[in-house]
Amino acid sequence: MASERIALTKFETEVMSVLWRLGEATVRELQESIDRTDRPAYTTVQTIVQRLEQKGAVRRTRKSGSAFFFEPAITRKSVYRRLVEELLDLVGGSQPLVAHLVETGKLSLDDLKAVENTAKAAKRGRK
Amino acid sequence: MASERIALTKFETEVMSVLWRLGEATVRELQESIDRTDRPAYTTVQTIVQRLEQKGAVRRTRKSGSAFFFEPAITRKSVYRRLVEELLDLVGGSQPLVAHLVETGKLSLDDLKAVENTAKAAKRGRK
DNA sequence: GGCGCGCTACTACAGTTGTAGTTTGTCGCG
DNA sequence: CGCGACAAACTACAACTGTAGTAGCGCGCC
Repeated sequence: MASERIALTKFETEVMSVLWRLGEATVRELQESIDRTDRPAYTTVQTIVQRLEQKGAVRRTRKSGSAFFFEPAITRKSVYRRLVEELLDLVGGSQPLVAHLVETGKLSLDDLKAVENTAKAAKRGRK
Repeated sequence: MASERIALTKFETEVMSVLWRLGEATVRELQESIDRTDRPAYTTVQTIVQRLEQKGAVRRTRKSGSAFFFEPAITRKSVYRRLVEELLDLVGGSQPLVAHLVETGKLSLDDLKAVENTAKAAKRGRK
């Protein structure tokens, strides 16, 4: 299966995010797509991509000119799941987490309703 | 105010969790309360507490015998908020996050209902 | 009052992470 | 076919993290 237990650092995760968005990209494309005020140097991104490759999180696809293209080798979902699980362990479950979101105003009651309806619809769809 | 922008590592956060639970504790108490198979050595916890103190996340209260007692100097909430925000940035908002929870079965529709009702009640309470 | 135990304070150290420079190689253009 | 530009590969390095040992002091018991 694709998604092993690979631990990613913050920055590695950021790069993966970009790559998931682009689907396939060269190091330069990745570097240019990083949305930050202090954009890291080209070689910095290159290093990260290399580490990601070693970890098995990305793989080379084809070569265009002298540059390699990379694509994700693990799914976005598997990484999210890991992060979410960590957070859930800390806050003590998903109900407290959602409660926290509502309390801090990150999630409105309307949002809640929306998710609920979507979920219900999906459920019906599956049946 | 109490809760500055303090970055905590994973292990530091774990220790803080215990301290929030206990309210006030010595290093030994913290070490003994860490719930793990490979419990870290006493001095390891000590180091972490020292770093937490330097960062201003905990403070010494009183001394009993030769041991110091520590208490949190930042709120659980402020730390959670930070973590949650990071995750939200990544997954792209709280609605997707909750959707993910529902999808992966971490949160049932009933849970959703429960949170909703609690939130509504709180809202009425505040009015 | 002396001694031992426990605690603090200091030191250590390897692995990880973010950050980037330098060297070497090669593709494509003229 | 040679050169210039850009990419890959290698090297570097300081800060941060997890992990713990050691030295030395002081409290409390006998």
